Amino acid sequence: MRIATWNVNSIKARSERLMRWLEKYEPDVLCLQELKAEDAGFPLAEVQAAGYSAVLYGQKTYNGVAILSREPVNDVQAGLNDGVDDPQARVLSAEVHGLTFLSCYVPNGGEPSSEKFAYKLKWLERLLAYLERHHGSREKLVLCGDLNIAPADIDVARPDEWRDTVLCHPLVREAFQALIAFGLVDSFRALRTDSAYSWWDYRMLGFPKGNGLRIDHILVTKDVLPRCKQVQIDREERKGKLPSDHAPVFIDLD
DNA sequence: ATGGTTGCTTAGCAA
Repeated sequence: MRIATWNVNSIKARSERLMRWLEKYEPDVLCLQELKAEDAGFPLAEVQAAGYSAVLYGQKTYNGVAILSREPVNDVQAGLNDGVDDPQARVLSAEVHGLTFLSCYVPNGGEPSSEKFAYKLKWLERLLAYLERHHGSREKLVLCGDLNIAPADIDVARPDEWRDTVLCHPLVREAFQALIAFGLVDSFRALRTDSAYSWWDYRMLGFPKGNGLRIDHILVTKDVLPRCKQVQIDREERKGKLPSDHAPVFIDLD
């Protein structure tokens, strides 16, 4: 069973690449982030023609997440549902194959001194509270997405350049460790000791210069980890004409 | 410190 996550940075701009990627990698479940479109703008017919069902939590211009699956999904839940008045479409949950999948787009955070950074930290606290409420068993959970956190310096090609920015800030790394302490495992780091990156800034030509960070993750509960046979980041997808600034990450489960 | 690039929306913001 192949599970993937990909921040497409606009589903409309990336639909052709999405269809090619589905055909080539044949994931069973694919979590998408940054659709930047309402549900009506999602290429649902094409995705269905390729053999996938899709559940959507879209938003105009910003954010927006989805879960694509070869099998129909159950128990769909959009948002954190914690009573906070938050219009940003950043998390979607669905059950399939006995596992719950979360597609998460964690706030970027802007600058560490900004309101956006405060929102990022609060959002991560709310995510943790959501996990406690809905997944207290700490089982059968696969949390996918653009978490906008590089967990450690090994996940950053040029750590000195990114030190204390919102992707590497000690407070967001602490929040990442709180997810680990909850009972989630970073599948990439559990299976690999090397550095590989999932995002390169369009600005400053981050990709050609190799200035990458690993900020897209597939976190699994401990019961799922033994089934995990490999973790890959499809760096090739970042190449060529008009790529997303993020590469897809995927795991293969027995 | 600054600049550089995309995408959405239409000059400015977000990443």
